[in-house]
Amino acid sequence: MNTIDTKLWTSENVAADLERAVHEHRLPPGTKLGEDELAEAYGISRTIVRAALQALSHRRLVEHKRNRGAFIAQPSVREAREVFEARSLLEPRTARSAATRMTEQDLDILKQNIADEHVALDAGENGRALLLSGQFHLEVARIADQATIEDMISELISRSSLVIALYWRRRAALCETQAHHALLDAFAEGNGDAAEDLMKSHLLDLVASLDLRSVSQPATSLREALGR
Amino acid sequence: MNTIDTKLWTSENVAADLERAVHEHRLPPGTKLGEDELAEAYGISRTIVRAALQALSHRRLVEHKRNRGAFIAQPSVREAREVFEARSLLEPRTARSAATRMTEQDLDILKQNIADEHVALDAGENGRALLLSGQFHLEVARIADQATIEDMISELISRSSLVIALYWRRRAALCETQAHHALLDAFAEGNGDAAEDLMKSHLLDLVASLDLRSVSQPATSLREALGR
DNA sequence: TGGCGCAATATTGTATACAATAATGCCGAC
DNA sequence: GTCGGCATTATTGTATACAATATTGCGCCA
Repeated sequence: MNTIDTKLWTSENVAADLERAVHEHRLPPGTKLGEDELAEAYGISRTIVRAALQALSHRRLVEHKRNRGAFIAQPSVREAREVFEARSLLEPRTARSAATRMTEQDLDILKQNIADEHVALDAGENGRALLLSGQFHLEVARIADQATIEDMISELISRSSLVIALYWRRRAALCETQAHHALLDAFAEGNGDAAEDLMKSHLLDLVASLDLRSVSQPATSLREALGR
Repeated sequence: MNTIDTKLWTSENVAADLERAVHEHRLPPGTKLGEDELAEAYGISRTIVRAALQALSHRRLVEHKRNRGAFIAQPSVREAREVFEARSLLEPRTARSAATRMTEQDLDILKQNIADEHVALDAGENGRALLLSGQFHLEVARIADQATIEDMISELISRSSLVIALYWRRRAALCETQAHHALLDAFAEGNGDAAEDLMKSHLLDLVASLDLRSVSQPATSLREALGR
């Protein structure tokens, strides 16, 4: 962190900062999040750090191991499937709803998002591209104007970042913006049916681009890889 | 609490204990949850209490007001609708899935739940009946074997308890067990289509039994009822 | 008498001290 | 030389002390 930090680091800020780092794949799954280390980095006490870690733990981005500390979560293959199963229940219908509520301003935001993602991809900033890709989905949820569902999708998108970090199979890089562009067209037409279908397909494509053969577990570290 | 408490009150235990109290309508929306008060009641320090309150806050069962303390949440009419909208996206499909995975043992559990709810209703234990009713839905989610979705439904059920506490309109008491019984039949037949439809109708009935005319806000306490 | 402001009080927010636990390294015994 | 146990160290878990803030009550003044 900066030595001169004018920002006030509340637990929410710290949690958001860490979550962003997860989104951008700067904090890979399994990373140890030492309390003292973070406290010093942000210039706050462990109390705030612990609150932030608890918040992330509730969002399943962080796993707590008793007396061992907090770690960036490593979703299992099982959990990876579940996250996308949940998204497939929520997001298509949400996209349909968004299509009927879409304003010109909303469309501009989504267009800008896609453009930004293109720029990031061209610049090789994959982390940023991934963040923007998630933000597209989140923006759709926001437009649907269902805060409760939006919160759920928000958490699922974050967890998806971890899943992608663990199970993304190389190749097929820019299919993302294609799918988002198709969705944008449906939104522009106010075509709810199309938006729902496109979102459903998009999510299926995402899962298909993952390597979820349970053999190649992450097994980053240690004893639990051996089951003891 | 008991003066002699052999139980170890971790923050999770405390949170679960409070959540149960919310379910059973022993803690009505708006109730102030003083940290010192809870700490003394459970015989622990404020540290644990705060962790528990944070957990409940993340589940939207508790609202934190800066420098004012924690209160049992009072979902707005808007939020009430959103909660049931979310449930209607998740639970019908989950019920379908549960129908195809249902075992004899699962059926027994659900039967027992309905029976227990009947007993509670006959005994006039409305809080317990409500708790059991929620558990029925949660059990269905468990049977569907999608832990991620189950967690979401669990939170939504808890929040529904608050909604019911605030907006339940008297009359129509025991329609609950009827709907659950119909679902049970569908489960017994392994009829996913019927289960999905029944769950959808059941949730619509639940919303219909609420008084969600935005005028009659709860406005339990004070200044924010007047917007300042 | 009513309103304003200050002081007292209570409660939450934060930091820190201490306890408990697990990991690590050392040393001795076989 | 290797294994087992003990001591050391590091890290998290919990309690508590202190600071910050909001509320409440009192008293002064118009």
